[in-house]
Amino acid sequence: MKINPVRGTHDLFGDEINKFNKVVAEVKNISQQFGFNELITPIFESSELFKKPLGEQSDVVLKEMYTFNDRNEDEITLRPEYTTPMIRAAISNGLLNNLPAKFFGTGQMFRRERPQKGRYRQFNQINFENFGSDDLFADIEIICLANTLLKKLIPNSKFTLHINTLGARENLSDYKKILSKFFNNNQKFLSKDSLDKINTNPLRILDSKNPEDSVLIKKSPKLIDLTSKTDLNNYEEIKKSLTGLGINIFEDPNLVRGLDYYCHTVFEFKSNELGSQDTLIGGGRYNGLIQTLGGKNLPGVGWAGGIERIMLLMKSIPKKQENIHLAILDPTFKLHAIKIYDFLIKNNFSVYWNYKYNLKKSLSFANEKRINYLIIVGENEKANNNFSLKNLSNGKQVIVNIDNILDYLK
RNA sequence: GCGAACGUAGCUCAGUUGGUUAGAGCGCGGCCUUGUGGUGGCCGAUGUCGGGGGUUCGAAUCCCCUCGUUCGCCCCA
Repeated sequence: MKINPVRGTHDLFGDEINKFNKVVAEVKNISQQFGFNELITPIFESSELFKKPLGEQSDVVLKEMYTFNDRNEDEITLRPEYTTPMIRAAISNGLLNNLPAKFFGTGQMFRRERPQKGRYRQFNQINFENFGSDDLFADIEIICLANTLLKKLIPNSKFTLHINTLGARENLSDYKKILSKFFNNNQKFLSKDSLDKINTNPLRILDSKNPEDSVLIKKSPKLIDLTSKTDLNNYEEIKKSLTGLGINIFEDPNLVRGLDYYCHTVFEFKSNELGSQDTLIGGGRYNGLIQTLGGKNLPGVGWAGGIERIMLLMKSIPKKQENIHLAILDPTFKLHAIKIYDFLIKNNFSVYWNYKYNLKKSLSFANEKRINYLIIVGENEKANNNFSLKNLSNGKQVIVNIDNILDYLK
């Protein structure tokens, strides 16, 4: 019986796990620098946590969630995103009393989509969320954090910050109505896919890649005309600050996000080295969401990053090698060998033996793995209660014992 | 969910218009060499040709179904 991994899921090992661990380590580093605290939430939640905030008509809710009934008929969903669970956890545990409340987390998300490069059914996200502040500094800070992280992890890749403002939540709902009306009056100029979105999610027509739609999109009412002067000034200030930080920005008035809760600043870090799934990090402001989930009326801003997508752009990371290799020449010398093995481990060296009683093989092995030292345990060594230590880079060999071996190892 | 390409050894891939026992390189194991190095030489094992069904005297090769991967759409991280 051979059982394969479920479609869209992967096992992590070798170079991939090294990359994965590096991402997580760097995330923890940077979170410390920017003053964010770790918050880990369960893999599954009540389905209702996701349905309304993400949008009843969004694709994620409509066809991508892994939802099932528990034995007592509670409806459970494997989390498809991390922002709403984090808010839920912050509310559940009274973490919103000291503001701003800055949290981050990494973990698996689940969406039932067609797998593709950079798109998997179980995938890992990094999330940074800042609850409770309307200050533009929060927007700038969290985008700067994202940029810093990407620069650290993929210094040789080019990525661009796409940015837009959706304006205040009230303007946005007005704008959706105006857009629906406009598209309804011009149905014959729209592609089939876009027609389906007129009433459910007209914003998404704006970022359609279909050339059929491009003429009409150009003529469509502009969100910017509904946005207040204050909001536009704020947006300008954010862009100016980011440019001042040396971040490459691309202003994209058609950038909208797929989840319903966004307003004001929205952004995506994109790479052109990834193909179709090219967004490394996406996020924005979500004023009103915390209240929707039963908390106080607090603003918030945050982003999510795809760990697998970042890993696709990372160079391979060499495994840290053991620095000492054993060569045990006969099974009867094992008891003698284990003494030095144990001693070296206790002194923080890493020691390896490949279970082969053959000096030549041990040398070849150590060479191939670029191990610095070889300890030979043979008949003479056992008889005299010592060991032969060979420095593989210069070929010099000395007789040592447990009392003085540390003098010869650097 | 839609469209297309692909799937042969642990890895990268050959495999002619269907024809005996399915190949190469790398890697792996053994020996040359029973206590000293990266080479070198000789031998060896690789396998449900993704899976199932069909056509045929005969299928890795043709047809159908299915699973998976990749690319595009869609969606998004």
